[in-house]
Amino acid sequence: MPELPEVETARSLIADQALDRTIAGVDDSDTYVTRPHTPGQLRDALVGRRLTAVHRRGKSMWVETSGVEGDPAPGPDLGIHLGMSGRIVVTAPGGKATEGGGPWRRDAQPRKPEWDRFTIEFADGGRLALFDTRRLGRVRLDPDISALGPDAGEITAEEFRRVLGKGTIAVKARLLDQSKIAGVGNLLADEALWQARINPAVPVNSLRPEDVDRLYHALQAALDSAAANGGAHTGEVIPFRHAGARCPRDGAEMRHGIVGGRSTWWCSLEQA
DNA sequence: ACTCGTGTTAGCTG
DNA sequence: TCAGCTAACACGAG
Repeated sequence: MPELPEVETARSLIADQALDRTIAGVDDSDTYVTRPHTPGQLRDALVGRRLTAVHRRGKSMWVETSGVEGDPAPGPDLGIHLGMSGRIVVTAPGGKATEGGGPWRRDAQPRKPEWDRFTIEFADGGRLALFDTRRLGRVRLDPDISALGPDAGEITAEEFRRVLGKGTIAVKARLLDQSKIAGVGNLLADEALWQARINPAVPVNSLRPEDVDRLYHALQAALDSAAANGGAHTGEVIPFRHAGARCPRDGAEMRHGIVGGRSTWWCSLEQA
């Protein structure tokens, strides 16, 4: 579920609560989430270190680690991706848990312990966990982020124009391409295209310069709004992404289709 | 029982 | 090699 704004919430949670606490143990036994690492590999690399800084580009995070006693050289970076259903849960020494990155359905499900797919135990008794029902999140050492495009929240209008590029690919598919722009997910893409009144399926080479400009500003506004309101699911058109819904702007029927391989909703009138 | 999904990616095609 | 597409991954929710 997490898109850029939710991942930023998770990053900020780690920055505020998980840094400078000594790592005493690591549960990396879920080899699907930690692939291609083998069990114990992350534990051996992390125990005795502290998390020292946390970064994010798009939906990817990486955490720097300290040296160990006797070897001050920094340790490996710990890469974390929340996937479709991951959240970060940080527990204070006293046991109080705070979470970040999820679709805030509090109390929606019981917290099955096996949904903690990766856990760092701190020496102070607290912990950091990747909580992930669908298990599509990933944790790995020294992640390669070189394939990611510029962060969607930091890209300039000029870069955006260049990155949207040429070709016949649907504009929504291009928005979702993390190697071009990092951080836009399915909901943010639908929201930005709806705000900009652009049909998600039109080829990028059919967009006029003013369309691209409108899309850029709509995307920035959607990111700001999502950050301020708690996530991509708070977008204006998001509640109307279902059968029988009508566009909240003009009352026209909402259309549905698959664009860029993802479930897509658009206004039949203004995004025709 | 059965379909869907706020993400990523290996592998295929032209 | 590149642009673009599809299936697969895993599993809970509706």
